[in-house]
Amino acid sequence: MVVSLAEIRERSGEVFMEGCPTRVVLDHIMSKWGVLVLLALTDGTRRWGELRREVQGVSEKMLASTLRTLEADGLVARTSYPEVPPRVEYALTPLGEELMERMMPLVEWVAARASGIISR
Amino acid sequence: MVVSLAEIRERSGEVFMEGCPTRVVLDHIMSKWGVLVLLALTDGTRRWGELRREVQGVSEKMLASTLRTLEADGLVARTSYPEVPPRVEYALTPLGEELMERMMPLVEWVAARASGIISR
DNA sequence: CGGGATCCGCTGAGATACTG
DNA sequence: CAGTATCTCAGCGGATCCCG
Repeated sequence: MVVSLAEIRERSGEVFMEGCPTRVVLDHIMSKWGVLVLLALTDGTRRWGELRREVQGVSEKMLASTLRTLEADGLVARTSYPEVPPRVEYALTPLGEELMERMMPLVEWVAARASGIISR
Repeated sequence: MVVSLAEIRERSGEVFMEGCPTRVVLDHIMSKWGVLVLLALTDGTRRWGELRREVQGVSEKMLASTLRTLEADGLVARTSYPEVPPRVEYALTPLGEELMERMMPLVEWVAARASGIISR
């Protein structure tokens, strides 16, 4: 099924209203660290420390708050194991995987074009 | 051509490095107002005042700076007509349209899921 | 009409230190 | 190891004034 940009846009027209729930979720997943964390998790389950290292430049505070937001949105699942030392694992939920299937082509395109865009 | 998530991710792996150009562009287009402005322009050319009204909640300052950034990135074209009163029009460049072809499915998916996600 | 320039208050990002 | 608490400061948003 082929859908024109105009058709798609019409269906998402509500995005332009203030307080629209779509804007809220959009702000979560399109946030600076949100994308990178989700991207890291597309590759599989990650521990806190792994994410901290893999997503270079993220502060502990932002990583914590990003993960909490994405978990509340039902996109990321948090599993903590009652061990010593403590171990906590993060993974995409099915919903999160659905999302990333749509986000990856975008990221891939940007990654391919970015150097050219920036160099001007 | 079908590409697995793992393959795509491998090609965009550099995103995780600090200072990666992809991160910069990503920050521009995934910014709160960046998405909404680009979204408004997918529907066609817009004048300043139209954007101001259509993208509810954006301040003049943020609209100006968002448009300037997107123009510098080569995603949005600005055309000013030497008339009285002045008229300025913004539109997507071919590059911008390529981008939006990848961004729309994502936005549409979020728009469809958002209410459910937020209500928890 | 379509902005640019400036000041200013406030939020939220980032670094650092500390804890279960 | 996996966070929380605290502090600081940059950046966003608002208001205002101005110009082409």
